[in-house]
Amino acid sequence: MNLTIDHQSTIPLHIQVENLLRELIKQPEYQAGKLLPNEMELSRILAISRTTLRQAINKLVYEELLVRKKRLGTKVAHQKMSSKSMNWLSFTQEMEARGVTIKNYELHVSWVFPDEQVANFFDIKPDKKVMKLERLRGNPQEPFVYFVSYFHPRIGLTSDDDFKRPLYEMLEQEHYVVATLSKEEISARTADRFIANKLEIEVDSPILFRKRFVFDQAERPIEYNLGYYKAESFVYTVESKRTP
Amino acid sequence: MNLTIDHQSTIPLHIQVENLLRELIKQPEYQAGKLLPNEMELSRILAISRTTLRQAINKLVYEELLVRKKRLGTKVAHQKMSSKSMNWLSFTQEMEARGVTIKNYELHVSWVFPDEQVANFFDIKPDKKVMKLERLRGNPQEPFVYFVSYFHPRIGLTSDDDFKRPLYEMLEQEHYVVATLSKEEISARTADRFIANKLEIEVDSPILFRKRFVFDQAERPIEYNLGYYKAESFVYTVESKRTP
DNA sequence: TATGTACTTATGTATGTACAAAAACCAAAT
DNA sequence: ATTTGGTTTTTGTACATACATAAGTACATA
Repeated sequence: MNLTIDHQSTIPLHIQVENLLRELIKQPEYQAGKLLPNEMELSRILAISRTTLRQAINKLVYEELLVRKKRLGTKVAHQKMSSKSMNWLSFTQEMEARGVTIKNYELHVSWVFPDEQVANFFDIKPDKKVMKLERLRGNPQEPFVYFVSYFHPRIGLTSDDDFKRPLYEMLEQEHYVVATLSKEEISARTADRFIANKLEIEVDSPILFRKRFVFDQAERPIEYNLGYYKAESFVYTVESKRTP
Repeated sequence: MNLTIDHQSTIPLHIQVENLLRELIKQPEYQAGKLLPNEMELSRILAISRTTLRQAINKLVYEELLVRKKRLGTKVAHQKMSSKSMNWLSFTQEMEARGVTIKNYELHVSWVFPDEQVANFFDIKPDKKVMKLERLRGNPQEPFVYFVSYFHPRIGLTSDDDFKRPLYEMLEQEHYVVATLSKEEISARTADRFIANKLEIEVDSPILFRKRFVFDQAERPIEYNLGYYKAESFVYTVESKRTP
């Protein structure tokens, strides 16, 4: 990997440094809470000022990719695969940002008659077909989540749509639908035969089950989503603040 | 409101400025995308350097409370979403609100040496004892959650404290500790013998496991909480909104 | 009227410098 | 053996300064 920086580039230095650090901490030697070189040395190595270096580091600290510790140094935060509730990045983008490459194991589109819950959520008659999207996704080693999504017919999705793109980006750009509100319910379950088979785990293994209801600006229903997460490999994180 | 800053205070200037800005943009005159005074002027008014002011502004920009615009200035972002996942009600109050009466099956206070994770979270040495609070709670028919909480020694909790009261209310009124920020991690697990016994379920039944980290206004650690929820009786809900 | 150009004003980028504070470390004193 | 206190290392805070860049504004010009 190239540990230098182009001072002539039009890209701001601190951005270059930020990207460099992002790459750096993806390397195997920095995975396990290892310390970065200290700021003085690192700024010397990169031939930039400590101030500029700190500007880049600060951003990654804010994203919780790095953790500072006085006298000790700055170390790589322990990375978990997690989903931040308020983060409106797509699943893939979210994971890539954390250094996890997402692989699609299966991707299947079909039109089905909605069951009672789905029909009820979309407020449509059960004889009106809806689009069903099934996706088995994970890291390059193994699948760790099985998604089932249903979309409201109003949106006008077709099989020609590119479901390999970030979903909400595609909806926004191709169908002018902006996902604005989501309600989620998270619970624990055991895997039935179908899910166990998909996720390559034993029947009755624990899974994290997430129902997600997505709405647009006008609070009209867009998506009804079920997610089955392999328990060991997934943690759902929530951050909340109280204002006095 | 007081628009000045205490240069003699031990609180870092940029934190003071940050807090001041947070207050400022809550005022009615700054609600509707109004512009802040420009950086030069604001730094002059507050008698701080522009660098320090920018340090504070940057943080709020990162939190999407402020938006910078070249040549225009920095304006208040359109109202932020609030993730109301943790209700900031106490568990009991929360449940009572849903019409469930809470029964305490067990309540046990002890002083223990923290394990590595707890010591690390509180940032204390592992030979400093912390208070451990174990609670088995549920509805009148059956227990459905087992909580283990550790509290930072700084708070000064004793066995004499009344743990039957709503916890955060007690902390606030008796120990002047205000829980302001919480980070939670939710995952699925199976019950080991200990937990299965407590929750009166089979070993290896699925449980919802929640780690909760609670901080005060200054983001100092207060409580390290583990919750083991009987799967059938608990669903975690999250609502989040995006603003365009 | 439309268009280009210089000016102005705000944020953006980058550096150098200085001292403070926390914590690990180590040695001396008890 | 344990406490105490100083030393060192690393991040934390703060300032002054300089120039770059984007985007309005105003004015001259075709």
